[in-house]
Amino acid sequence: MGSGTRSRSSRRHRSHAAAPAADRGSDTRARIVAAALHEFAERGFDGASTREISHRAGANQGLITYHFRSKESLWKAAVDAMFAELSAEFGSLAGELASAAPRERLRELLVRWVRFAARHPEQMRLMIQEGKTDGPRLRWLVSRHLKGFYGLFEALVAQARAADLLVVDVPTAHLYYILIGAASTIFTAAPECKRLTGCDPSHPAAVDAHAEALLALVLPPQRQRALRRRSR
Amino acid sequence: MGSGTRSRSSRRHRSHAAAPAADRGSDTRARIVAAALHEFAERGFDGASTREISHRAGANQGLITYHFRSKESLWKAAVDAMFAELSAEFGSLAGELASAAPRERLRELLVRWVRFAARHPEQMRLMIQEGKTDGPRLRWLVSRHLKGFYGLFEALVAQARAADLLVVDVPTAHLYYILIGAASTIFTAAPECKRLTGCDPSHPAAVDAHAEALLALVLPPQRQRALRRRSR
DNA sequence: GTCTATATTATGATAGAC
DNA sequence: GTCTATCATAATATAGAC
Repeated sequence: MGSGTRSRSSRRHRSHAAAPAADRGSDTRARIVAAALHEFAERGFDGASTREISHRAGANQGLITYHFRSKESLWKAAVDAMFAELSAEFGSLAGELASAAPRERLRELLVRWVRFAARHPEQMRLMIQEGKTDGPRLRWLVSRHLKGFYGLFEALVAQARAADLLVVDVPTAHLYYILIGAASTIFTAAPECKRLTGCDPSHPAAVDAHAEALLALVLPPQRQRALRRRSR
Repeated sequence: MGSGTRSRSSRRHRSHAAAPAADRGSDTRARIVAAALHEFAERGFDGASTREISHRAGANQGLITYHFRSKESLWKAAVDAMFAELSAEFGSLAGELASAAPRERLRELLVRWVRFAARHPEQMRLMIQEGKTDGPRLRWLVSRHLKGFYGLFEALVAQARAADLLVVDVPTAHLYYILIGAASTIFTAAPECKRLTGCDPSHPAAVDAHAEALLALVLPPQRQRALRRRSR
């Protein structure tokens, strides 16, 4: 999918092997990236301020210009880090589920996707944030990360269709946004959900309930597949 | 649901009956509100600037302080206007669909909801934007508008459940965010969708396709309802 | 109601000491 | 690598002329 986080030339003067407390620099850098991801996700690119990001990271504001040249570079580093997390989670999954039956594989994949959205609400927040407005950032995001991700989804859908697991005649693009939206909106809008319904989506029981609900809607009960198909 | 747009004491000195070109003021005001809604939706509260809003409205920046005291008041006026549009669309619908059968009513409601989301992507954009972060704006939004809206949804779900139209055991809150997300994410992220999949969600054919897709997932085919139920 | 200043603060980015 | 200034600009909000 994407690639690691490499928005700097990286690997500068590494002189003394096994320094006292490792390199503090890359740690600070990582904290800034993490803070940036959350800020950009919550407030959007324009709304987020580098000052707030540095405060949130417990770092000095000057460091943000040292590690990244500009606000935009920091944003790119944050997005790269985000997709690194994503592929760390799902990259290995393909192998793990290779032996499972198509239906169980799809089921497991959906459950894991819901759990990931619950654990990383900021990721879908940032995605929605940038998907709203066309511009250079969106172009970068799509060509660098999303195209590949969507390609994986397409392959998965083809597989599921071959196994007759999905309702037919739903174009892939629509299915993509239906699933993305259905799976993650409750976590994206978690504070609203809590205030509005009293349900805290970050609670483990709620996460499982959401996964179950999604499965009930998207995967028809196993025994009725044949029936369903015949009666068309 | 909500109430009109009344963030000012309103109705000041209306002296001359049928003025030359009606009152230009309230027209400017409305244009500012509309521009604000779009800007807040796309960039978030912090990201949106009153300058850009006034430019977008073709109005002077000073007028924004004249008609609304502050950025926050403008935001509230924009949200009020948004819910006014929403209830103008769905307020009358309850009456129109009173005679229809429960299943057709639910179907029609979902289709209309998708069409509305397609026509007003900015509304769900703003909603998601504010639902991400807890704070005074979210509190205001929930208590003034969302509580009532969610109450209507709860009543609708109760109706649908009574008519055995929904998959059981899906808690209302989860169903709410699944439907909201599934129906509107493709329109919220329309620019992304277009770049990523080539499909333009604002195209009428795509809107109908999306509605169909959602219905296929959420409303099981009519003939199988009894079967579905019996085999549990 | 509309407009042109302008006061004041917050922002992204830079320079340079340590 | 980290920090403290500081600059230039963009932001919200105000004052007052028309």
